[in-house]
Amino acid sequence: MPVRMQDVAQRAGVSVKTVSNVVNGYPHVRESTRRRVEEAIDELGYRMNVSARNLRTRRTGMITLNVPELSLPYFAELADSVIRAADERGWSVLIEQTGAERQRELEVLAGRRRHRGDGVLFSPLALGQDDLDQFDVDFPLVVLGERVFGARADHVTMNNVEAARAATAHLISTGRRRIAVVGAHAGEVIGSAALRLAGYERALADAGIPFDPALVGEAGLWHRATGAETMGRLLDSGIGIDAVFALNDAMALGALHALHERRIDLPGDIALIGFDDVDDVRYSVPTISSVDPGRDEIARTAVDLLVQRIGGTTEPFRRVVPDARVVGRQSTGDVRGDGEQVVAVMPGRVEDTEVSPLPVGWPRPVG
Amino acid sequence: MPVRMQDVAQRAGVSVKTVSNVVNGYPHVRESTRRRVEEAIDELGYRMNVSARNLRTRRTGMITLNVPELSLPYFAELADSVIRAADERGWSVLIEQTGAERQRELEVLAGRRRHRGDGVLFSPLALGQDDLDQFDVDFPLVVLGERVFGARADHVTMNNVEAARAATAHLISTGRRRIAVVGAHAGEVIGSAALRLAGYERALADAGIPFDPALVGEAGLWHRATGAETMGRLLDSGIGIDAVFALNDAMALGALHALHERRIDLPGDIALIGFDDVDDVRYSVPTISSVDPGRDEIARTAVDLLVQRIGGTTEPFRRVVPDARVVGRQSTGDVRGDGEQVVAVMPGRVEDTEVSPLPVGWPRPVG
DNA sequence: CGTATACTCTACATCGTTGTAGAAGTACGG
DNA sequence: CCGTACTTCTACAACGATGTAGAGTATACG
Repeated sequence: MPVRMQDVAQRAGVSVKTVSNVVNGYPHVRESTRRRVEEAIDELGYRMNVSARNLRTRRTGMITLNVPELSLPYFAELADSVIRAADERGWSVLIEQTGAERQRELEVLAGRRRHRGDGVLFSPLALGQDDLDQFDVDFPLVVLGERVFGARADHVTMNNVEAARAATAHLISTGRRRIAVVGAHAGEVIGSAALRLAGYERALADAGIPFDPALVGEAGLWHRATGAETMGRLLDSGIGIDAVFALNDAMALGALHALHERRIDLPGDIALIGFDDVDDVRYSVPTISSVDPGRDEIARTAVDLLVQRIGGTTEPFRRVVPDARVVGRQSTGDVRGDGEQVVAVMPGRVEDTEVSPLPVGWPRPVG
Repeated sequence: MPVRMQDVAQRAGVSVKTVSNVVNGYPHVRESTRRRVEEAIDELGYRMNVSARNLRTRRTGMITLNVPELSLPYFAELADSVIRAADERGWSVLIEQTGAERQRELEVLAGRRRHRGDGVLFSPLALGQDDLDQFDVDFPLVVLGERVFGARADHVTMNNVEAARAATAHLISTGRRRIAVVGAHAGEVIGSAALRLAGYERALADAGIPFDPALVGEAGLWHRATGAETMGRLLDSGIGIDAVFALNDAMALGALHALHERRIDLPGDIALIGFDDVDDVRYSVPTISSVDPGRDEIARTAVDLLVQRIGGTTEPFRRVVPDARVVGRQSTGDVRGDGEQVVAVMPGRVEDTEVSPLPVGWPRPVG
């Protein structure tokens, strides 16, 4: 027996619509009327039935964020930023985890996974460029990350190649020549692993250092555990290494662990840099240099783009790359104490993509 | 121009309700009819309007999780577990961050913060026992943590006192006598800080070690940064310390950082144990012993309780405490390599609380 | 073969809000 | 004092699904 607007209206001696107007802040309501309605609301303890409003307005005020898992610090921090950005704009965030499983990620796009909400922020990890067609969906969608390019959707991504190049260049600038990579994905053409590896190779080329495949360590999932394993394998293989570029921070933390196990001194014997600039790397021992891809800006931009798209904008799809920074810390030397120092900045950019923004009958509620 | 059940019904030559029946898996539908309806659904690309269903059924299939912030590893992992548990049971999770701000936490209970969804999982951090009355809400609520006891709601908490006692006892068992605490909250009577400190004191008493207030370090927010600061203060104060009990893992990681800065050997000079058993402590250098409070079980239990309450159960409110474990790692010695070892188990329990479960007119949709 | 029982499906009201159209009241300029 | 424009409010019809009640068939059973 919930209290309805009807009940409030009766009590206040006005029509239902007037109650609605008061609740929604419609300006043309006499002050005395407004007060009477508000009193009735308080007296009855009325609260809006959101489902009814959602039905009527065809809007839910919610967006869905699909990430692999919140246990990965990068995605936890991303989710934090997204929720903040959404909250500031009056939106709520529903979070679903795909576990980086291909099947679940496909379901996100097929609309099979129940996604309530007016739009979807999607950070795929299992899908790839071959699945491009699947991204042609009939609900507002913003894609995050670098698994797929050219989708008919807004896309917020990182400056991977340039940032990886700058990170590698930073290692080279400290005199390193034998730079191992932790986290490569064999055969990948796009995707974070491939792009960051490409940046690495470019930096080597810039410096005239030959590329040695033996220095490239594979790691499937980018977790702390795989980082530790991969680092261990590289070290135990006996090749000479004087620096490590871990393709994300989780693996950098794992790599650090493996290095420490073998009593290798950082940054004396081996320098280390990661990617993502998660909070952890500021408190590890030693602190780890990393690439700050502009997480807050990624979140804000993604939410803005999605909200605009939900609003029915007809602008062409955008690809947005926030500014990125290489942050030097103890693991690459030259920084006193807990300090950190921005050693490079890669400016971001915004591009319109060529695909037409408006498939037939679009946008429509996600349902 | 969205596709409605009406359109599907027309195409399939059946009534709207039959389409509804097919969609909802109602068993008494002729196979041929079902097929026709499904074909019509595919042909028209029909997707259910969730808002309409929600209105009619007075259920949204969503629960709201209110946590301080996902950037804190414990809450990120908790959210991960909650989403998993909810997903297995067919529920979606809306996440809101309170930032541990009192005002926002009060809004959660006042229903002012728009909480869509059928019920609320709430992990307060700013509210305390004085706010008990606020927890008497008219929507399904499950409280997490130890800020408030005795609320008219189901409550899932940790075995704080016993677990802290066991953690401290573990340090004592390795021969430590001067055990510092990182993260106390002066004047707090309940709350994680007070309870864990009580467990610490009890363990000292058990071993006949006098309690020395100088060993107790305050820290407001339980972040890595505050852990590092507090540890630093304790060390710089010059009092003798041979072990540290950090009241959560984030502070343990910060403390580790401070210890390393001062070139103090773990566990040689000082042993360290944390609380929460987040993933990080398995990859820090050295790995950190911790208390595993049973996060997955907390999440599963909380979701189960909430779903039951949403279902309108009239059972008395429950207080549930999952099993907890003390996990020994390198930071307290005696563990080879990356290994870990359960050194104590505190059995959980389930209690009915005395408060009556059914305020007038309850439960009702959150609205 | 008649009646009871199950199966399959339909018609209609209903969930609680907001958009639309327009009625009544008020203010103001000419 | 009237016409015009604004303000304030109301009545009613949606939004798109599901619950209820019951109508027709098919099947089972004595």
